[in-house]
Amino acid sequence: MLRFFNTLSRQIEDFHPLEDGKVKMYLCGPTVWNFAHIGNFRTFIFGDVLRRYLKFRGYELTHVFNLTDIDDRIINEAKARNISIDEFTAPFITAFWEDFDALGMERPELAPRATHHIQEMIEIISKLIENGHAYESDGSIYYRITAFPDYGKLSRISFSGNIQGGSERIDTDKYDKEDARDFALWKLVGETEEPGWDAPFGRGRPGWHIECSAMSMKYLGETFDIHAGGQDLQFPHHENEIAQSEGATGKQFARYWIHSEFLKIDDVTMSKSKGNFFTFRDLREQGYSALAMRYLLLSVPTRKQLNFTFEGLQGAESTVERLRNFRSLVSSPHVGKGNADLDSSPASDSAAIALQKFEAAMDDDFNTAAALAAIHDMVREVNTQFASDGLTDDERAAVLDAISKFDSVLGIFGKEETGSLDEEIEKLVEERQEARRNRDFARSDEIRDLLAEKGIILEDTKDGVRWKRK
RNA sequence: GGCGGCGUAGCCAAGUGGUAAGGCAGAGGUCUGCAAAACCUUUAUUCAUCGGUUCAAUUCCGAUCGCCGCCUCCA
Repeated sequence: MLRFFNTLSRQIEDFHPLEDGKVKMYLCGPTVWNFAHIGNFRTFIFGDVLRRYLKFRGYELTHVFNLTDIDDRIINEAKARNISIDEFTAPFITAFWEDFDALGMERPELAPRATHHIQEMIEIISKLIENGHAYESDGSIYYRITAFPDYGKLSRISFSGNIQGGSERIDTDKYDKEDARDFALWKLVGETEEPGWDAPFGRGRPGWHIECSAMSMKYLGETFDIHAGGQDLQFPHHENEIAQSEGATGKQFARYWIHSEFLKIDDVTMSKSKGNFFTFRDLREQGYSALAMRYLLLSVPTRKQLNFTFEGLQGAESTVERLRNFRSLVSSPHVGKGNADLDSSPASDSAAIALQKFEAAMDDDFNTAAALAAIHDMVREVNTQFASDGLTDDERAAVLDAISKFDSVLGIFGKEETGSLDEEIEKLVEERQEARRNRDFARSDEIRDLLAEKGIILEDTKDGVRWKRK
């Protein structure tokens, strides 16, 4: 039984989708005003594992992942460069998907952009105006929080106390709102000002929160199963989504909410506003692999803060290498034949137990740390058996099958090494073997170094030479 | 000020009312021509501190200290 923490109830709940066997989920995506940093990717990689695990569990999935391609930062940056917002965001959108793919994330079923759904936003705002949940002031449209008594049910925010900091900001707002907490749905812009869209209530541009209400309900329906995102979006973004959506439809919006915790750098929160961030690109330039980043980001369950350090990333690199070595070892048919005479097949048992533990861990609020431990247990046990008895073909198949199941969810083993060496290299390997037979180790080591420069790592084993790509 | 989270070995980290998973790093060893890979042994009498409840607490309760976050654009 899949169970996980629902922010709405603050409890771990059994997961029952609205419709048997089908899950509809929404994950808040990036604002494409810059390169996404690894803190952003922590949430997105969790989202990726979430979708993959739901599929692993046999659910038919509709996963919507939006791109926010209009907001104040984007408008300001575009203005500063004197280009349109589309021109400004296009390269960041391209870069985002490059990073997304490079990090081994599966593309969601739908990845809508805010600017392509202005009409849907206008419709929701119109409904809210009609039913009294929104009002016009100075040409802009605001959400009327007093008309939605449930406001605050997600974030459990209380407005009774003195709101520090925020109160100043809200009170000095240049707009005239009925209540300091009310937020903009539609911001008035001038007749020729860009960006701007015509609406029954005047030319303007959407507020920050309305896009997610519009895109989620368009593709998933008024009520859907899971809404996920970074914990910083819990308030006000997600709270406002609920207010807008439920205010408009009168029905429950998302049923389960999942929030990913922040990533810290040396114990300080990583964020663009603090300037202490690394992008995926930064780290790759420093030679770290996408797999190691994935591993590192998955090594701490999503609801707990993760402290990023280079020591940790380096460790993840070693771990991922070990996993790859393991799969490559088990994949090599010519290495070790195992003992088919044994009554038991311990490697197959290890694989079966690991799968059980893996699933139990993932079912338990997506405990990726425990899931990884299950895999490591299997790796060690099978390696041990391999060193003593080798593996039978059945055992190899069982272990490879387990690996492929783990990896269909976690994506930390990377692509399988396929293909063969080209002839020239094959010859060198042969020549080196010959040299070794003649105990000409100088020549043998020379060839090994040469191949290493070409990215081919050789390992001598009892059963012959093995190679892998660096 | 209001609300929330965290504090487990050098580092990352799981976990439970019954006596500490896993990974990385380190040390020693096996194997090897040497490497590499892999394996074995080893590294927390102890889970921030102090009290309390209990036959028993790292796990529950309270207090203290420290760190982080939200309340304001941010995954």
